Amino acid sequence: MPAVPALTLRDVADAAGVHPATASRALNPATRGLVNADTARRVIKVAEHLGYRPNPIARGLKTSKSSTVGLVIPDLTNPLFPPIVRGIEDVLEPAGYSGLIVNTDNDPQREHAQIELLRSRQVEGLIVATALIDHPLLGRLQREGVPMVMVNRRPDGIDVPSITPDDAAGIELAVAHLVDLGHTRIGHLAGPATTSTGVERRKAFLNAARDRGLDADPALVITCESWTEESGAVALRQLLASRPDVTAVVAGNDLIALGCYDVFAERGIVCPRDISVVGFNDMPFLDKLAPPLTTISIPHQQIGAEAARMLLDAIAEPERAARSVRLPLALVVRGSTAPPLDPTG
Amino acid sequence: MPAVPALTLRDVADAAGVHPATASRALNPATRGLVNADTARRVIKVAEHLGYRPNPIARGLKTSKSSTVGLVIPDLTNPLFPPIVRGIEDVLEPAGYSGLIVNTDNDPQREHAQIELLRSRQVEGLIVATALIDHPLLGRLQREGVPMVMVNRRPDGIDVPSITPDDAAGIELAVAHLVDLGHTRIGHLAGPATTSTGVERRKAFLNAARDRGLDADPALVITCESWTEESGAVALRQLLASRPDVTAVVAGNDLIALGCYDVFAERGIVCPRDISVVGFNDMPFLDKLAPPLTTISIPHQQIGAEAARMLLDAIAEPERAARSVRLPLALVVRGSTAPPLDPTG
DNA sequence: CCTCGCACTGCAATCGAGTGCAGCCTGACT
DNA sequence: AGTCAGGCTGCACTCGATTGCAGTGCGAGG
Repeated sequence: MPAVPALTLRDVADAAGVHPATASRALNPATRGLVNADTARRVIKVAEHLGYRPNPIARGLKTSKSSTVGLVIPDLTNPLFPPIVRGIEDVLEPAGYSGLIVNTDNDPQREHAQIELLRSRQVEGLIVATALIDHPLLGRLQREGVPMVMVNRRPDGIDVPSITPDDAAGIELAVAHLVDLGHTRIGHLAGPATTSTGVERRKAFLNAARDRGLDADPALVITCESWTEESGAVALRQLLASRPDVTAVVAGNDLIALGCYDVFAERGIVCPRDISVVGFNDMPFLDKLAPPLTTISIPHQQIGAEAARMLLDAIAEPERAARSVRLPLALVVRGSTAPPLDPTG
Repeated sequence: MPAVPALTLRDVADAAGVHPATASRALNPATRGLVNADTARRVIKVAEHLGYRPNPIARGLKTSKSSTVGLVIPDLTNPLFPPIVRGIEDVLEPAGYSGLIVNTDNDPQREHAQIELLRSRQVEGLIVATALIDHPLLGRLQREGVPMVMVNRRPDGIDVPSITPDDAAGIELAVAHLVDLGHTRIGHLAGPATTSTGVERRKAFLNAARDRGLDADPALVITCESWTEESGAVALRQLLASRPDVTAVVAGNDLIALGCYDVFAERGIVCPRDISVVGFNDMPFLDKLAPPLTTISIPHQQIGAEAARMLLDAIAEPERAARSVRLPLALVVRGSTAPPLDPTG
């Protein structure tokens, strides 16, 4: 979209009475030392005055840097992601980078295509938020030396930096809360087994239940098809079918918990009187639900920001060892949890 | 992120035994006619076989086309935008375009900087979703011939294509619904006067109220500082202070309606028994609220898709006249509206 | 007074693809 | 046989910024 004269380095150089090469050096902090301080100052002043903005395309061609990173997420429409993306953009921008977002819909085919697309756009690195466990593609990229960091999931097998919430601690918090309330028959609606968060939380639930000597009936944990309300609803129906005596459920995430609300409505179950529910993620507006959902809160924006910072580091120093961080979580008690009707459990 | 050999046009040309220029022409459908059909086929085959992907940076440098468009939105975190963005991306992608998202936080300063940034990244067009009315910048861009389309707002003064929900019809729907229920003292919590949607909906409310002979006390319409829950809450408190007898309120959008919920909670007002509320936008999960919010539903994703299509058109044929579309809305009746306690109004 | 070194600046090539123009070759027509 | 047209192909330059290398000029030291 030219239309505007489209200022080039040459224009600045002419205006400052120097050669474009000199102007380039003067404008670039890294090479500024090579040019006379007065000249540099003059060039910079002229550049500012003219409102010169280097053309990143041209620069990218020569340096093969695009100042762009790829953001691979399942679906922007999932309320989990916007805050993360926002966190990412907020640190990318001051660093002169931009993020290219692609949605994979959790479809490996599509994901592959999208990542290819990003690569062909010369992104310098990838922030990957898809949660699929089996990931030959990522392994390959990793081996090819593509800088990347994962958010929200811990890849196994490959040594990639990741930023994840401390799932185990979160589930622990949820279970502890329910136990404190007096529950002993607690169900778990786990996320899909194809996602790392799904299996990690499931495992954490099992551990927590064992540690506290809760009812360990395998029928108490149901695995959902996907991270959606619908799946949550069918999972809860299934749970209720085999164990109508559950008094509380730990949902794999908030969406699944929302599915429970639907089942409550259709069966006249009163939450939290009849059954308590705790979610995971603390997506927006949960406090406006009926009842307000007790959940585990995740510092989404912070996760995004941290991920972006790590990616920039990795781009700057590709050699540095992968470092992974787990962010602490917090239990947010709202209205969907209460002591069980029958305190004997 | 090379790491991979990074195939160039030259490699393909060498492998096919032709000059890079010929390879370029063979690969480009538009110029393919200039080269012998057999040669073209051969080049194409070699390119595929090698897995050649043209470098968009280099191409962009020469053609000054980046295959990129800018998406200017206030805040991705606002649930209104993700579906729109998704709709946009879904049409951009098959067309070989990508979207660069920037958040302005409704700050003109920041918006200016962000748009400059987009321009320096050579975006070919802009989809602007910020709702500020006063917009010298957009006018200038328009004059400079930057293709753009606005979503969710009708710019006044400048002749830019736009995709907007039919605000007036939506408000009309809301008011009609409340009147049918028997309300006569209906308040309006308008969006900020600096936004076109704010003033349009306000005007529409006034018209609808007049047409139906409702109480036209100016105290019944309050203008919010911003499109947020907090502002909605303060506006409602203000409304209640001067007109404690209102039985229903039309909120400028869902967030403002949510702010009303907070005031209800703090004052023990029961919705919809004491006061009915209708929102605007139908953001996700409204059906899970207590009570589920009656609102006006907008085809977000469709808006995004339509906007992207129009922008692509505008890029392809800059001369074509600006065309604007208003998308129809629907009233979604849920639990936050009911007949007034005192049916005499 | 000459030479050497250093600080600075300019030249020209480069990144990868696109494109106007010139030139080649072949086939057809006179 | 000679000429011309037209179809293909290749050359070389361009886009805008970066960068290795070759100067230039100045001051200092011999």
